[in-house]
Amino acid sequence: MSQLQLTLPDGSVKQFDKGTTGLDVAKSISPRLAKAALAVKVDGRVVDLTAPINSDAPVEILTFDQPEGRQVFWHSSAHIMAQAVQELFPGARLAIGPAIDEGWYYDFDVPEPFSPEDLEKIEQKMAEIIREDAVFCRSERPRTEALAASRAQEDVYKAEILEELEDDTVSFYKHSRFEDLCRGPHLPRTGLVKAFKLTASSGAYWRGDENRPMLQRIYGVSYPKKGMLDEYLERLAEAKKRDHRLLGKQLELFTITEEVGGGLVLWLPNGARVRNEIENYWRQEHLRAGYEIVFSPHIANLDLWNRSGHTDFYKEDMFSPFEAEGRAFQLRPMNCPFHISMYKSRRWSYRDLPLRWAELGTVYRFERGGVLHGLMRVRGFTQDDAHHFVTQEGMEDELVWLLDFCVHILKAFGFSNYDVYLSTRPEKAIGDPADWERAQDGLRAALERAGLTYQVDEGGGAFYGPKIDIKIKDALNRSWQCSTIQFDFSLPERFDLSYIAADGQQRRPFMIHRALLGSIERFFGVLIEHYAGNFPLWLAPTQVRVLPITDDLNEYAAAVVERLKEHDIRAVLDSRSEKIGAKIRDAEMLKVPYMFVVGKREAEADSVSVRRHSVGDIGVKKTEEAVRALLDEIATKGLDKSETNE
RNA sequence: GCCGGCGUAGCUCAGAUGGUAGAGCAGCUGAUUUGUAAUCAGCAGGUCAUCGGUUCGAUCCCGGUCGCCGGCUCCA
Repeated sequence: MSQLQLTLPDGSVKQFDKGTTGLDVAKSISPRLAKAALAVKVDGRVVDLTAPINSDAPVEILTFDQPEGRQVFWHSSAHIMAQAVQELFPGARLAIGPAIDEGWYYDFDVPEPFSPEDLEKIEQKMAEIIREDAVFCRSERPRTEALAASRAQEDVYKAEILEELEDDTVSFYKHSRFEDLCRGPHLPRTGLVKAFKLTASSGAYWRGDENRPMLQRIYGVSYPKKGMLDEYLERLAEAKKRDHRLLGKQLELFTITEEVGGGLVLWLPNGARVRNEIENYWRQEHLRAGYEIVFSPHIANLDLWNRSGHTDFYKEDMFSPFEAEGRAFQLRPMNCPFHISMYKSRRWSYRDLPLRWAELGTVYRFERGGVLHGLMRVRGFTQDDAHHFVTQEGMEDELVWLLDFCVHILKAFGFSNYDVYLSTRPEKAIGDPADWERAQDGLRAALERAGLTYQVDEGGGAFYGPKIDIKIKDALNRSWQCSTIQFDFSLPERFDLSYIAADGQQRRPFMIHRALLGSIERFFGVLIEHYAGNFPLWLAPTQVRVLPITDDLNEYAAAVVERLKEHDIRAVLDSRSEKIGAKIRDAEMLKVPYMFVVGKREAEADSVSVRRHSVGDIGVKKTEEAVRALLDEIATKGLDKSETNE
């Protein structure tokens, strides 16, 4: 029998017989690995553990620790669920059932939506199938044969998938009494699924198209160990506790009322204080960095939006125009046409560029009722927008500079982990494809010079140009898209912008749109969830609560509050006739960072007893010293000195 | 917008086979003067989302509408 040379991830090369399998390889390494093995990656392709390997290749045994291993695990779990559904609901037609980031779903065509009781029954049935420890078997047959069979069974969704596949041969996977069209790979046996839970069910359109039939989707998660499921459920519970809508109510940060309208945010005083801090910092840093801050109105002539192309390319996201004195007006969905109009208010020389104009611009976008979500998805929001007008030669340097500035701002808010994406030309786009290519190359070069690793999102660009998106990771490692840097060669063209170059010729500037925090509303929502409502001192709505032990200390406590206020520290006096325990409890529940407890002893020594939120009593300090410590923490934003870059 | 679930006091939630409702917290008043996560008492607070139907009678059953929640979709 001929031999194979397989390269393991650690670089070592091992000899195997031709036709060996991933499982054999795993066994040869260690029994533990053989037990944990879910699939194997051969030469970059993920295949079944039982698939024969016939040529020399790098191989990697996949377990639940690798993303690809998890995907296989969850996909097999989806098959198990599909079997359970088909056995409990005969006649249920299968659509698709992929693995997703955390778990899987499967879409079914059934006459009635699934009820919570149905899900319980399905879970029980799945447990039976898992106990069978059935083996997953792959088989192949000609596509035409499979298509004829699905048509005969009126298996319309599988038939549609088969029609679109290009291969002559298609694969099926069978376990227990269930078989499904599937590319695979799959787990060796159903018994590997040790813990699972069906987490949700909902309607979902076939192929995400609202003109096609609505199917019923069931979501689930599964794990090779019971403890991992518990951890996952705990993480869900933690996310629920951090929900910005809940904390927004508890901490009286913001409200959204039926009376005012869905997706329109009312910033209550506490939330408004945080917003002010965010905006003050933002303004300060922008001015320091060479931006000018501008203002523009919330509506404009409809003609402006015709010229910018928004009425063609952005219509479904805009509120309908309205009329006054026979002219049509449009509520603004973006700020760019205003900044462009400002640019045209005079002539510019190449010496003036780059121009950096920023605005906290409130825009209004029409979002369908069903998609509104707290602060994360709203109809009116304020972008921390800016437009850079740049010479073509200066473009790349400007992008590199901007990426650096962006990272600096995000860091100040406690975000230093992010994923970077380069989004390219979408189907619906304006402009010459050659310009797109050039712009995409420029962005790519800037990313590389800035030393950022990035992924490419094909077709994810804006209609007017390619873009770089930075998605920050929060404390629960969830991703949020906030920053976006978008290239635009279309608007300068449409509005006939120019500058005078060194040779005296008129040239067309390039334009960059950018938002760093994205929308202040959404960013605030992300901050709330990231910090679980425990804002760092510099952002906290109330920074200190001064708590007198008895009423006769109110006067001293009020004087302490005054001293704090003199230093612009947001301090509040709790002068209620309550026991100190009650005052502390209330301050703790409001997540106020510091409590200054003052009694007779403190009053006599011009001092305060400092208590830190969720930490406890940290001792008595001279008032002067306590104030200085607060000011220091505010100035450094609670970050290490090395991180503040000040 | 579509599918499903939900809508009772400011908040969190009970409630009855259909006979028009309760608790805790918050609020107000009073007493209490307290040393690091809840002092006590009293008062007040509701067209039971809304409109219609069934019924002697609807907050409860049925239907429409609005809103919220979970998805689909889209994105900042």
